[in-house]
Amino acid sequence: MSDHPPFAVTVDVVLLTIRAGELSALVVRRGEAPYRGRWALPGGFVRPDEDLDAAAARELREETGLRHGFHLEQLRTYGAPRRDPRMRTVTVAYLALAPDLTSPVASTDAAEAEWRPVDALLSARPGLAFDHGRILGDALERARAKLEYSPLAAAFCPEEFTIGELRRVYETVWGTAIDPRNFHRKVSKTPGFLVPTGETTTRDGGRPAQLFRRGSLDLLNPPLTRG
Amino acid sequence: MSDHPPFAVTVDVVLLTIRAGELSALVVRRGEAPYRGRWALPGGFVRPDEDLDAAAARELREETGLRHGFHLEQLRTYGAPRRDPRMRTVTVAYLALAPDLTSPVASTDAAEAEWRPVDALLSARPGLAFDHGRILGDALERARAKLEYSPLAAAFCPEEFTIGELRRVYETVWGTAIDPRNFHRKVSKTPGFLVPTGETTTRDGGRPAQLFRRGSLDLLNPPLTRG
DNA sequence: TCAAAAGTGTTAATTCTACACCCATGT
DNA sequence: ACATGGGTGTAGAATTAACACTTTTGA
Repeated sequence: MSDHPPFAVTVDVVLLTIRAGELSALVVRRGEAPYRGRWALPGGFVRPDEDLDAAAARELREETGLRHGFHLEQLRTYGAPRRDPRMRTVTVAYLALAPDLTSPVASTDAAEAEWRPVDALLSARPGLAFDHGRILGDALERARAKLEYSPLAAAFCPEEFTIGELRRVYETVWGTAIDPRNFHRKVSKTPGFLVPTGETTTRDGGRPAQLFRRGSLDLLNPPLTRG
Repeated sequence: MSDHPPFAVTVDVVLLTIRAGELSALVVRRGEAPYRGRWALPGGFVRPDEDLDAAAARELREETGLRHGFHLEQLRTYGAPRRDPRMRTVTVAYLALAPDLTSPVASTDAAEAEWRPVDALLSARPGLAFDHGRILGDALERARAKLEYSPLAAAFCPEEFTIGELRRVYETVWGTAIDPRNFHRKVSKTPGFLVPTGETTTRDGGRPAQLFRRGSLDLLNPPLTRG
């Protein structure tokens, strides 16, 4: 009880978005051993004076330039003794959801980061570096589960979005079809979920659709420090 | 990205049970500074060659003698820079649920461990040592939420239990009254939840009640390593 | 015989689900 | 005009909630 062996502590971020109708994750190509050339989750060491949530937000910012408009939550911590062959490392994994970032892909980090469909990443052989395949699988499971009971899906949408766009998020993440009429009724009747902007758009074709913003009383960017 | 400052990594366990009609947690009295004399969650350092789940199970065993019949899951990881004034420590918190352990309270550990009602622990001033008050609060929230959509409540019951006893678990954890008739129908019609033993008991008074065991296809002791 | 808890039946309110139908735009 | 997606109405199914009522024990 008196020895405290040193560990390296890292954060890894599973950043999910929807691109071209596919649920995709941001991955980086590893340039050095181990797992050289394989895809890995973006992440890095927690700094000496940095909280875990702050470290995850920093990694996300370094890879994408994102400073706000995303959802970030702690997922789970992984610490199997030999998960990193170089040293004893414990990683705190985070789940992040963001809209399709076609504009601000400006990565300040040197590593080449790319979007890949989650399905492809999970089924590819060889898989992701380290235990990142399992982390990605857990993140996918969490994301799917949370859509059911939280207004989280709107985190995948741009600032202003239509109900049809929001529905396509659910359909993409779950891989199922949803009745557009019932979905419309359900979300538009949930108080505080959607805030109408008063504007309309025809970008999805057909009759003009109302534009909404995420409700302010939701779970997006929940207090990172809950006092 | 090339420095990896050393961290101490610990596990802390929130072990909940129901004693005398109150939701209670196992806490230990701290014998040394910091927070000398205050209640803390049982926990300790992760060993150099030990997985996180294994460390949590070991701590639980050392404090209670429990080897099986409990539920154990990772809760969340806490790593604020100055959460332990002695050194930079990251703790992986676990949530454990167990039946009332009147018999096997045999602690192999030296620290004096006691059961305390969760309400009292959360409202007492001064509160728990370190950030353990917040951890306990998060654990309570998780436990309440999981009762809603998982068969977890049975983890608080002894090996054989009646439906009324199971109902009292929900009523204690949530602090609400539940209609006994509807509750009976609901749980007895959920396939795989309860396994009838064929025995009955009158220990709760009134008409004899059927005894059940936890269904085997449930979430208790889920695979600690999910392959 | 009475209190207490187990267990069943019934009904009304509510919530899902499927689908008919109309609306307002671009082409 | 017509295809396309947006949006409303409605009827039946399924689920929930409230509560009357019977059963089987201990005291």
